[in-house]
Amino acid sequence: MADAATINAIQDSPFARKLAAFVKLCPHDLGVMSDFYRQRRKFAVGVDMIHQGQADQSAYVLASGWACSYKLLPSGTRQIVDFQIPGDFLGLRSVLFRTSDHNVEPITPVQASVFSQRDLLDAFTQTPRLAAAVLWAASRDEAMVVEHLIDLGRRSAVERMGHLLLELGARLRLVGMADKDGYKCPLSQYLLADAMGLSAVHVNRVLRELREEGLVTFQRGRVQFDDYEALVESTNYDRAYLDHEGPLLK
Amino acid sequence: MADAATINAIQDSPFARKLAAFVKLCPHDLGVMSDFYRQRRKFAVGVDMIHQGQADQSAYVLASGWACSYKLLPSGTRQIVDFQIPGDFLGLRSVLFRTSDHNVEPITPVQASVFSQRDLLDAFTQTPRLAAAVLWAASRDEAMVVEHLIDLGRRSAVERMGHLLLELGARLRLVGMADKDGYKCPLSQYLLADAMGLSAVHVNRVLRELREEGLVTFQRGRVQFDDYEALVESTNYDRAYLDHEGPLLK
DNA sequence: CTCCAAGGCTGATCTGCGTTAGCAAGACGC
DNA sequence: GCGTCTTGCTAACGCAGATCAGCCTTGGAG
Repeated sequence: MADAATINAIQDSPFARKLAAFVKLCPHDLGVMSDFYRQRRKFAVGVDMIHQGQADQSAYVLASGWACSYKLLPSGTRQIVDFQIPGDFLGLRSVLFRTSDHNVEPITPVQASVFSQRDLLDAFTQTPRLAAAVLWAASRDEAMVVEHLIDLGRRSAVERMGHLLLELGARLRLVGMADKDGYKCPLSQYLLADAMGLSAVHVNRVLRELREEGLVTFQRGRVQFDDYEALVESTNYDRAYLDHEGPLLK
Repeated sequence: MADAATINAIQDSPFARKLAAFVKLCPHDLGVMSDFYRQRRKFAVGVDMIHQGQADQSAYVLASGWACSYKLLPSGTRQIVDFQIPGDFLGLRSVLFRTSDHNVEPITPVQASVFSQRDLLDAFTQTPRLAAAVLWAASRDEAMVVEHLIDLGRRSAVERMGHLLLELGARLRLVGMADKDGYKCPLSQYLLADAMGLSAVHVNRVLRELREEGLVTFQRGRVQFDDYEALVESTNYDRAYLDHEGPLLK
């Protein structure tokens, strides 16, 4: 079990901040969580942390930096499933299956804590509250994937783009990396294209359109909401699924 | 706890068959599962079982019939996220959040067993093996959603269609409702369109194309694989993510 | 200070799929 | 036995977004 100073440090971490938005965490829970902070590793940009089709992969909690999970297609193109920011799990699904079904790649230099299937199940038996929190986090991830699926299936390029930028804003705010005005964002137009199922060329046109309409400006690594309400309006953004008010389990 | 006859009946149910493909279930596990078979309800075609945006929804295990989960968009169109067949969960995510983020609608007359958040967490404390099985089932569902997302983002209409028909085949086989040749399928071309992010007109064109190339025939409520291998080949179907060989936990 | 690779940006042309419109064939109520 | 609803099917036309091709800016390496 960890000492008081460690517990304080953990409490301020993106991971704990995120889980605390769902389940109120007591010192005991935080102590168990400290195990998830032991083995920290660094990863360089563009070198896969998790490989599609390989067995016995580890999972991680992202401590700093951005990453993305994606699948490669035989045609050589790829589809980015989701972006990960500090506090997010990487490859949670790949520890449950024999082999991972996707890749994870750092977008910026990344620091992450490793954990195994064992660690996870041990933690669950020690504190069911933490189990609930993790299950909730996994469900939130799935809800985001579903929303992303709706984007690709039924929304126009402009709606998709607005949606992605708004969603990232909401997620970053939860871990203290954004305010209502905007946030720093290391995503290139190529990455955006692979995430939205568009070509990079079209991403560029869509960003210009959003800028010229005075809704958002994404330039020089920063997303700036010029008219937040109008953006929410014109992209039909449903704020309900991420903007939850206070923890469910007190 | 249930008697021997009940346990036998449960063992043959689609739900138990599916979970057994992942975790070997002992009589004790099956006994705990019997709670999930108590309150069985019937639902008529087209009447929502779970409503988007409503709080305190129940979840279900589908006992017989087909259903689909979907989201409605302001424009009036909808996107089907996934189809559900016997043995599948309905609305598992909606019991974890305050409000459901999607709808579930029966496609055929449906029988399903209700359970609450309580029931689920109680079962978990009684048998961790069952918890592992449920977590796996949820992860498999998420893996299917991810695969579906790839379809919409980066695959052509023909590939998507082939993919969907193959995936449904693999899932139905697991619960004994299909063989290698094909299966009965109650989906209309409108439902297929809403699932694949296409128009019904284009679904028709794609089905014709697949038929004329001698790959699959979908007519009069039956999917018939005319050349399974060629279909797998030409749609780049990755069979790894569903065709698992034997339980992981013995 | 120069070179060069990455990323941003734009115009011209092509195409897969949507949209609209309509016919035909069961299935069902009355 | 007659309308009406649903589902399957087809053709003509239009558009969102892909593809191709190329130029401009930036920033880091040497």
